[in-house]
Amino acid sequence: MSEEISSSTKATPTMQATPILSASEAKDDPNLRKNKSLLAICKKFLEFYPLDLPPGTNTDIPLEVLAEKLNLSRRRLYDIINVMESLQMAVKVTKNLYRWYGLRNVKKLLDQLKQLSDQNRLQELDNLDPGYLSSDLPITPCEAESPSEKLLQNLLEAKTVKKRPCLLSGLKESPEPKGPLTWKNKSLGGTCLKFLTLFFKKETVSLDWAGRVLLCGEDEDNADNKSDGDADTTKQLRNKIRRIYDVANVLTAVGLVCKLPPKECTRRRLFYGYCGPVIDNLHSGEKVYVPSAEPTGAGRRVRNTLAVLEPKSGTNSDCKRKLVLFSENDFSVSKKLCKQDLGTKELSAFSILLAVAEEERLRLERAANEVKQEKKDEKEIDLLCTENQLSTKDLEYIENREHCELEGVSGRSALRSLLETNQPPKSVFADSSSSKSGGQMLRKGQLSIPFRTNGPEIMGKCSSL
DNA sequence: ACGTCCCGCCAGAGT
DNA sequence: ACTCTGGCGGGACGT
Repeated sequence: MSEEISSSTKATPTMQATPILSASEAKDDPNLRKNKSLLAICKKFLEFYPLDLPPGTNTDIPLEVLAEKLNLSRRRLYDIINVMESLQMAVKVTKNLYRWYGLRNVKKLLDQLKQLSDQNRLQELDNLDPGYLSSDLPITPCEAESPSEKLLQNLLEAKTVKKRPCLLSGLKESPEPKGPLTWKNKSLGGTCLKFLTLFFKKETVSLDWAGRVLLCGEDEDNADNKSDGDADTTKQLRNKIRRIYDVANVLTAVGLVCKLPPKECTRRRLFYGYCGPVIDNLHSGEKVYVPSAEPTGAGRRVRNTLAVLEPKSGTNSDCKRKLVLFSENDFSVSKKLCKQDLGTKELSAFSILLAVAEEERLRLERAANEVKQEKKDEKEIDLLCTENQLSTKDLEYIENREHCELEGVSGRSALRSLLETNQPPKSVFADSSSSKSGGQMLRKGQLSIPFRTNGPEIMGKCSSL
């Protein structure tokens, strides 16, 4: 059975001639590259396995069935599952079977990672048995919440499944440091965790920089300065970045990171920001990126919103995110600043970035309000013109003169001031090229609103000045 | 041209 | 011998 499915899913879906599709059809067309991206298939995966699985509930993930459901090759599922597994969102139960936990363990995992990062102990992980962490960091990926959890533990202990040392896992006595998920090795899971730890150092991470760091060890400070070196190093870097793309796409689907607005980042480099759960020890004022509900365009670029933690009250976990009104469109920060300061030391650079962004936001907000007010005025004045059959030229004339007013008119400030001046209109019309004498150009019966003057009130209509 | 990342080869581990 | 797993890099795609 499993062989049948396995072989069928193993076979790559053939490239059929793609018929011409409408936009809506194209959206679901499985042959379209963008619909085959890890991000897209990961989202489909999450339709079957929700992130917020209630505690105590477990869901099994039979790989071959899922591959069939999603119309995927198993190979792609492994990419996703490996990342999920490193995040302790899923655990392997047996061949072709994983158990789904959703996000329930992720915050703890990140807290641990953050803790280690704060203690500068991440480097140590390269040289340690992964089981090392279990004693002082008691988190487990699958805390025995139910008998089935215990069963799972037992299964693991009994080695009925291939035992996989799990980073930060707390899976007791992982006896096989050579296992596939050590910190040091090149697994997608290890890459995933390492990538995430970079967000403890910088708020925004370019894949290029991440690749260099992951390739050169944990030497973040010097990663930027490292030259590309020989062709071999370049090749390695390219491959590392490829893997980080894989990881980043899964993390994006899961909602832990998100792509940043592309236009402000250096050159064509893609930057990611952290947008996962608030991590303990994250100080108030630190920022996380919160992706807006819907990605734009083809899904390759995500509109983002910048969120700032409100001042801490009580425990760290009391920190709440407060959305600030940033969107991709008004997120305008100088490239220079971005280049120079973005993510240098701790948070200082980002604080600068935030300040600049905030300033820009306020400026745009003011501009938007002005435009809004102007539009409102325009509307009122248009209405006024319609009601009184005033031409644009009439209005210009009136606005530019202090000597007349329009009674009962509100809206444009110039007109309001005119209302207060109580000046004779004849001086207005005296300048009119089409007017021979003050007020005479007002045609009889044309004015439906009274022009009050110092002199006698003239009833008429101001037109075609 | 170059960033992005899909695809599947193939090797190692497990059965 | 066969399957499962997943590192890896060629090269297609998108901008």
